[in-house]
Amino acid sequence: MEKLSEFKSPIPEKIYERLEKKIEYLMPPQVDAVRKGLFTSKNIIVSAPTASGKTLIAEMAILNSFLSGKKSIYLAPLRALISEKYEEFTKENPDIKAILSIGDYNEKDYNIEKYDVIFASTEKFDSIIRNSLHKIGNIGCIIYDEIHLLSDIGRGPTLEFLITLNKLLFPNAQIIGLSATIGNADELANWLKAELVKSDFRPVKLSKKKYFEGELINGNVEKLNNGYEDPLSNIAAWLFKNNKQALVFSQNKRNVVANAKTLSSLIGGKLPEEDKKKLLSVSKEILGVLDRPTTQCEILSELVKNGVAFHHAGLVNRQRKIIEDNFKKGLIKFIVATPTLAMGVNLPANTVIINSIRRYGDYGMELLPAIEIEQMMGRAGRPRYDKEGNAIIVARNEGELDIIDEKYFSGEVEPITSKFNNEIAIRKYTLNLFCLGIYDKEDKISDFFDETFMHFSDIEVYDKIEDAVSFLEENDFIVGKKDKIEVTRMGKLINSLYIDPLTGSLFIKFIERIKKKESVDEIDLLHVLFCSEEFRNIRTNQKEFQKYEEESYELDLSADENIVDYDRFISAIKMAHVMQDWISEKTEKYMEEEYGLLPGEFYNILENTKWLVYSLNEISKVMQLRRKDMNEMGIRIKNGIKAELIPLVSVPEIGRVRARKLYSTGITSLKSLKEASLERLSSLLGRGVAQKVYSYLHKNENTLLG
DNA sequence: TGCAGGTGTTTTTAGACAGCATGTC
DNA sequence: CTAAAAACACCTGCA
Repeated sequence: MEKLSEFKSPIPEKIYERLEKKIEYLMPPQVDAVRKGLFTSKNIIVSAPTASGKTLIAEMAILNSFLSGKKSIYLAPLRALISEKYEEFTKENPDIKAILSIGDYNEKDYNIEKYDVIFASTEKFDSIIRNSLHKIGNIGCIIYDEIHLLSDIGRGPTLEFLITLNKLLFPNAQIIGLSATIGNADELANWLKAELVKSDFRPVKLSKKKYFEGELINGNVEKLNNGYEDPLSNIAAWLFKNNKQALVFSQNKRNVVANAKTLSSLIGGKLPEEDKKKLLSVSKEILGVLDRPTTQCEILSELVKNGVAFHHAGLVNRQRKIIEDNFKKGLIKFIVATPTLAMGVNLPANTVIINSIRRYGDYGMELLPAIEIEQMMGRAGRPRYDKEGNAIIVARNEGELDIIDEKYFSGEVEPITSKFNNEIAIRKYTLNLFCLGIYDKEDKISDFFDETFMHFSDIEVYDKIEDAVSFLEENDFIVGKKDKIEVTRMGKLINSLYIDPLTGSLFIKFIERIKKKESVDEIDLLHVLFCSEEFRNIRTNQKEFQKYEEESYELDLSADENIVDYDRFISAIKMAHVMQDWISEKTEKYMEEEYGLLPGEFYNILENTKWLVYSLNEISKVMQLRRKDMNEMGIRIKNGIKAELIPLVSVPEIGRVRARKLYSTGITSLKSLKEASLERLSSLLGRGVAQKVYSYLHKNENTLLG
């Protein structure tokens, strides 16, 4: 740590004034970044642990670019993370105009050109470039937070594409890449012609321990004797006795819940009355998140009464937030989580327990990569509260003791590698490159790929580019005219919808087929959505698979079975039923019981479905097919309603529940809603909502009269 | 026959970004 | 190149 006042000269005065208000010292990575040219617009890659001050480096770069009259872009992989950074930034810099731009949320203002800083997800910014490149303006710096995600098999290529494209579009923009500790940060820095800031600095000391057969090993050995055979119980009892909170990482959702149950019965009876009382209201809050609580909601709310929670993707975001907040407040003592929490928002804890170093993968139970363990351990130690953080890794056998030392405690972390070398990514981005109009020939496209990290790592994909171009040509997304390639109207549409071109072709073939039919079956229409590449992760168990396989013989499905692989074709039938039930106004509780879909999982699927049904509809418009049921499907999915409620949900404040309530009392149309008295509406919807609805429906009248 | 308890076999397994245009319960 | 735990099905022994 070095005094901020030592840096009066490299830091521009106006920025110094801002910093002075909140900090006294600069942390080592920050010092290093400043010395290596943060303020002289040098590109910088920072490879350092969680909480080592990377965010401030980003902030300084943003301020610097702002002062020189240029815009900044902050990009990160998770919506929750981006919102967090956005809120932090706007709170501290209210005079700088910032906009949060992520998929499920958008400022009312679409004029991004008016803003100085854009906080966006990688995908959203990619989409902004596709749809409104002209609005972006003069960019001073681009920040890539969690840049090690380049190595992610699913989303890495998007990031890699975007970085490469940005280098081309904004050659003068300063690049700031913030990464977890990785093995080959120098390579990454070389690729981006950046200065490397490498550090293992942590603001709170971290003590790494192994646990095996009742012993806590960290150089010396400490016996834990709490009368529990099970490692987790033994450790947790010891922590609880010492009044410490912990984050527990387990290998899958089932174990996460089971472990939470164990811990809850362990400490439930020993909580102080005062805490119990407060926890009771937290528990109620959790139960109240959904209109009709599911079994999962009930279990979670029950456990929270005892100061324990589980945390995974099956939870609704609102519930996750409640848990995180109450852990920060100290009310919840233990959170048992899947890796969601390790990469997500900032939630430090005194102690982190890694209950298992294995997770199911392609080859059975695989050892977790060191980078993930590092991220989990990085959560240990709360700045300002703890003098030292504790990370405890549980070894299941003697062999694992050695693995922990060699793989996780040695300090060596895997290098990141490009995952761009796959046909889906290349197909998608080849089309995008043609759409951008920077390239109009096939061989030029490979010029672009020459600038990627993949090429930097000596991987060539000429064959795949060729395949992609022929695919795009065959499907009439592009046409070769004379010496150059042009994108068709359909090609442009597919690109701006942000869907895989293969999905585009699936949808086009579907529409061609149903054009010949009298009417479309609801299941048929929904089925094709789930056949798309975008639903890569849907799965059914064996029993279900058999059931839907049999059903498939009876259905007349229009999705092209040559494009979709068989497993997905069948699994998609299940999902079509899920969605059909949703638009028959079934509840989340029903989804959990009937299909084993947890609320969080269901909402993820729903979000995807909304996007794809919109896309299907847009494509059908271009193909001159307008069918009422197809048009209505979007509204029905968005709201989860039967067709009869469509008029009612067009009114603000009215969704599936209120619309159904109105409908069942005879208010079945906009006309009858308008005729209803304010008193009657109040008794159905409550005073506040009724007032809004009433004035919405009658405002035009008044203006006519007035 | 009914049932507890044991034994072998089968099944399952993390996460979460994107369109568009404004407000759910 | 590599798994583990729960759920389920079946079996046995006993009252």
